[in-house]
Amino acid sequence: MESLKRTRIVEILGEKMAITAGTKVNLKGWVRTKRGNKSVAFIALNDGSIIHNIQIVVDLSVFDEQTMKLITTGSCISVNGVLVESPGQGQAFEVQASEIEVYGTADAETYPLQKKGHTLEFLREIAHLRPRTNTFGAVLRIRHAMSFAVHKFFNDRGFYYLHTPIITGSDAEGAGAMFRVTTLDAKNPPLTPSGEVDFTNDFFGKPTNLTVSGQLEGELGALALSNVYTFGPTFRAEKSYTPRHLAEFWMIEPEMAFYDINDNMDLAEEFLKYLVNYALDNCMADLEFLNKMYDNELIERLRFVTGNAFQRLDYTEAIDILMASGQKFEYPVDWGTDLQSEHERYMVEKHFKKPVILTNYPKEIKAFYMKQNDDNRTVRAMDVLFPRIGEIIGGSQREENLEKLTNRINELGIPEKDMWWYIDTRRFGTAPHSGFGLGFERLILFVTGMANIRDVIPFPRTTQNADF
RNA sequence: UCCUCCUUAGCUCAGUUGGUUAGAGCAUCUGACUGUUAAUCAGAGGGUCGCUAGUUCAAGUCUAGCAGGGGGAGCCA
Repeated sequence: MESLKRTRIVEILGEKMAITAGTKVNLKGWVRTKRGNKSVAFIALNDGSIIHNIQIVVDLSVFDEQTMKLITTGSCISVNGVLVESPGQGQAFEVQASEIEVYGTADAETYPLQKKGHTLEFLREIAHLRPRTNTFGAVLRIRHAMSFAVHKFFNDRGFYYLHTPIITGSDAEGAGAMFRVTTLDAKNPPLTPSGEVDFTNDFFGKPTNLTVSGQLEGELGALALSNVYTFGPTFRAEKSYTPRHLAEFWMIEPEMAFYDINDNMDLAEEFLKYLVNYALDNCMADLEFLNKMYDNELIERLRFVTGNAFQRLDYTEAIDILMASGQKFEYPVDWGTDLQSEHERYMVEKHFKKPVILTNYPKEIKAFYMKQNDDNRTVRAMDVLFPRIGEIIGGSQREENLEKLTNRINELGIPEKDMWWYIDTRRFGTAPHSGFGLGFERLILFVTGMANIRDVIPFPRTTQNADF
């Protein structure tokens, strides 16, 4: 077979259309379908570079039957041929094959993917093959684009990417149940005289866990580099059975010195709009597919979010609106308790019909590090609530006052000795600062219109499921 | 952890008040067709009805338990 430099299908069918008709090309990819008759076969070939398949036209008088039999749905082939304008309907270009090499066959009896649609539930059972579907190709390309856009957004604004640890020795974040990290023998761990597990003999000499947040370390970075962000995996051992939770997920946490809560909200809103705009500008072919197949209002919703200001209001105002709404809620509305999902949904989807940023929550329902207001009962927290997915961002201005911070830590019974390094920042050159956390998969849910978070990460980790 | 729904062919589903040999579409295999677009047409093969126990003359269908999955709640991002 003649050796030619491989062309990716996106170079032919993408917006740039870098290759013109008449060019001899080599294409490599996976067969989606083959159809035809005795004299001609049509192969729909996809290489993952773009959602569209390219049509390979095979003149059967030139190719032997043996080779053609090997080319089935799921097989991998390399094709040399000439790019021509297609005489058929349905595609502008096609490739007239001159040589074909079969890299890998796919037994038609046992290959699980068909050209017909599958349920997302079935595809989760074959997560090793689902990237070969249109849906997961689209989701994974968008996921990549959003990941790149996160770094571009912060880099363009002078933020530094700070790598916070995955293994942590403090369990004071209070963000949820943690996964223990240990090298001790689970069947026969060393014990202290009182019968407890003796972690002094463990790898780190003390109990350690997978991180639930990089925020506390992010603050250390912000109080030196001014503006930093983390973007890494985080872990929650909570047994959550919902389409919005994973045990392992990716989180983006910017942390900014000299930002107050309003600067923080401005950044969060600008950030989300930037990401959605980036998808609209760079992923339209994939978005159109998802819009057509899963969510007819997807693109409209994305445009709406980028074109309208988020509604900002106090927790207390939200309570008033909910009380006056006349709506029947399963859970009563009551100042001092956290808003339930149904309350958040009402605010976002019914009352304001746009993204909402809620601020100044009661201090009892928020974390210890949030800046206390002068009213002595609320803190400068902010939650960004999105339609369909609820809380997409949670953040706050941080308490920079040493005395107020340590008082709160003691009130909540958090062991101060574990937090000495965090408290030290308030002792030495403290500064007003703020930050927030964006759940990356929740962003991808919103941008793709997918309904289940297990379908926007390649290999989801949930309770009782760590396959692949 | 709680509530609720689902589990029948490789996939997506039908299956009536419990009644004889469990069906369809797609996929697969065989054949037909000179340009197809989820190609079409003809034929064939393919089932421990999630598992276990029970009720009954008789269970895919009713009951209980278990397993797996979906949705909702809680926890949160």
